[in-house]
Amino acid sequence: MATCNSNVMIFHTQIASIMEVLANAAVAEICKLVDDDYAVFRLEITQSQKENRALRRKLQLIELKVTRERAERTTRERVLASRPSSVKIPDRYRGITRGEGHLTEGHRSFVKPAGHRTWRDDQPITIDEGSGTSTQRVIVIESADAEEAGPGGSSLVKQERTEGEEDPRHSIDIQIGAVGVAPPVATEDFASAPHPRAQCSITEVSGTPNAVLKSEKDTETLTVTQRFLHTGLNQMSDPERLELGPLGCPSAPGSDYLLYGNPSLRTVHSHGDSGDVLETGNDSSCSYTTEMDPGNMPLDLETQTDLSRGDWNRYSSSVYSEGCLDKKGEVIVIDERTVKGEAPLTWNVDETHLGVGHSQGRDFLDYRESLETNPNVASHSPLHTLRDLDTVSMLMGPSDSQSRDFFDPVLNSKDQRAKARGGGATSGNSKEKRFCNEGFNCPQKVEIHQRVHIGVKPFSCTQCHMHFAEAGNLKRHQRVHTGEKPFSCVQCHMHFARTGDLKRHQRVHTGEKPFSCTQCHMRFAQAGNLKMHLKVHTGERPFACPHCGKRFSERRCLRIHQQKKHSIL
DNA sequence: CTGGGGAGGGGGCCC
DNA sequence: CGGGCCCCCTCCCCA
Repeated sequence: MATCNSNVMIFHTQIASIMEVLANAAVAEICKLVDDDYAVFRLEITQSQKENRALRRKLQLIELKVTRERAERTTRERVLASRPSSVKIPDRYRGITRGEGHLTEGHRSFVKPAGHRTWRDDQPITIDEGSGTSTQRVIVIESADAEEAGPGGSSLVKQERTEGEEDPRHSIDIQIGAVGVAPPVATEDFASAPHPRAQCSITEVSGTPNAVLKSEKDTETLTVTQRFLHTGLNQMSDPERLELGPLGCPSAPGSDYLLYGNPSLRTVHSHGDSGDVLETGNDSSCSYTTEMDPGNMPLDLETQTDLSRGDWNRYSSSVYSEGCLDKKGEVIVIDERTVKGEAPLTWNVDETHLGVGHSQGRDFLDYRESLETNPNVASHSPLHTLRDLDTVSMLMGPSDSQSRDFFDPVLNSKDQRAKARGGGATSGNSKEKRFCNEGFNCPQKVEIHQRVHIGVKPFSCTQCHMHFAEAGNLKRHQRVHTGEKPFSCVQCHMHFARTGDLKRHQRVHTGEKPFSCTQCHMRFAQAGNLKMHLKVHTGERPFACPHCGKRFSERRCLRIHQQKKHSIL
């Protein structure tokens, strides 16, 4: 018995020792794991701290830059204030009609202020020369910071000509940076006025052999451009510009489609020697490339000089704050562009600027109001964002497969698109996604989609003032004028211009009411009617009479009220 | 006169 | 490029 007990004791002792060993081993293992994880964690923390420091440094640099540029702008504004007003540059936002004056269809080019890094580089640009097509890739290699290049710094422009021989006049990177050299000017008055900033880098990227490049000081150019300034908007229309060149966009069928070219994207340059004239900008063959390019935006000398130094914020600020929007004539289009296009890009930062709805009229007012009150509206230009996000991507041409990677594949899903489109009333903020990450597997689609963001509407109705971003929409619209209603209801023989209208109409016969109110379970055949109905529950009366203050739930009620009570038509 | 539902017109946008 | 959906606007009608 005693022996048995001693054996049990020994056994227990051994078990205890084994347990202790195992426990120690486990502890050691745990400690090792903790140490490893801790090391990894420390490493990650260190990396994060490094990134934070780098970002902080960048932020400081940016702040310094902004402060300095603001001071410069203030100084320049003072100088300008003391100058005669005749230096205003009228040839902004100016388009030309092909074949008019010195302008021939072969003379198309693109001008980009050097030092401005928002050019969509390395994109094939097709120049329709009548006799053929010349496609080039333009790669602008610039320093990370334009200022580092110094006052004489320039961009390296690499051209890859795919057709034709190298023209010595191509690959020009004109520097008018020498002190004392007259700056590019657009008016004779200005030509005689020395400009403190003489640097102007113009890159001629046209493949047109006849295309030449010159500084903008040539008064002959001014004559031409001024003439076009007065030619009116309609002369911007040119069906042949519907040829979308490298994007493969076909020409719009028929002459009913007028390209509503954005004059703001067009500039006319003439060569001092040959008198040849460049037409820059909004050739639809390059719209993919240039429409988002602030460098292609109309510039006065001040802003152009600024832009050549990469000062896009100042440029945008000046554009939006100096009353350019309200100018008649050429600037009407800019209204369209800025109001419906670029400016709202900013609002994806602060969507509170936007109303719920996105009807055309309200958008116009909302955006315009914000434009007028927010001089820095374009400081969040998508180009900046793009550039800041991925400079390398910006250098990718549209035909480059890598350019597709520019769009975040993570967001390239139906869910994300649905999110971007929103639902119900919130989708009215569709302009929030102006800088979205829609995924496209075709540059052409990218180009078309970008019109959504930019607000470019190249397709103009010949019978009214309407402009459209897509040819199909124009075609659809033209049924308004033709009265064509090819879709008829078999039950009541009503006719409709669109299948969707017919489909919606047929709910009258089927009694289908897919839209139900969650408050009272009323059902509606149209979503809009449900939305209107919801105001009954919310008591929403957003429409107030400015004369008596009475509020209405619907605009139509307000309008009727004003007509009858205040005799306002 | 006003509120509210029904329904068509038409633009924006994406597939 | 057509189809389709979403959305807003507007008119009509009726209570």
